[in-house]
Amino acid sequence: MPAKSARRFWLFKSEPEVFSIDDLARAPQQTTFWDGVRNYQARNTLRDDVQVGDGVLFYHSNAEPLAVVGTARVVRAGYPDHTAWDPKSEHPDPGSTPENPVWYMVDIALETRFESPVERVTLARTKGLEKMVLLQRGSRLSIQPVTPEQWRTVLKLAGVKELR
DNA sequence: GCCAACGTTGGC
DNA sequence: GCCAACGTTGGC
Repeated sequence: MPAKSARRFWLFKSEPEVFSIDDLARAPQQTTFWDGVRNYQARNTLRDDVQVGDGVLFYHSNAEPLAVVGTARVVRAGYPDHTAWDPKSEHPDPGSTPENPVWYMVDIALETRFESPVERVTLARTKGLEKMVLLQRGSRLSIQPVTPEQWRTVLKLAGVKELR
């Protein structure tokens, strides 16, 4: 039996025009499946690394302002993204089937919606966040690892008390 | 297996 | 709207 692994932290990007933190707040049980990831590196993270209980920074990309707008908690670990074999979905992929799923997703539940979003420009000038994947030049990864220190720093910037 | 062309992401 | 960075595709 493997030892219970420590809680990990992630950053999920979403374009608010497509799915915003307000959409998550309005969803049943404030929970959603995180579908539509069509990048292999991000897929591997969702399939292999993201575990129930992990913390998620919810980031608005292609938006004004660019910002971390809240946190969510993983409530279901990686499982096949069934929207891939739905031709009517936003991200169909005929290469993925129920028998041989290619793409994966997780379920997340809203934890905290920041009263004031932590803007990207703030992150960029905050000491200790230099190594954030988000801030690396050319970074396009939509599912990114966040260190415990980075997690704490962002929550502090948001004025949120430490979450368990 | 290489790599040029092309498409997408996403900040600016 | 621009375009740099990156991922994918497909000819060879």
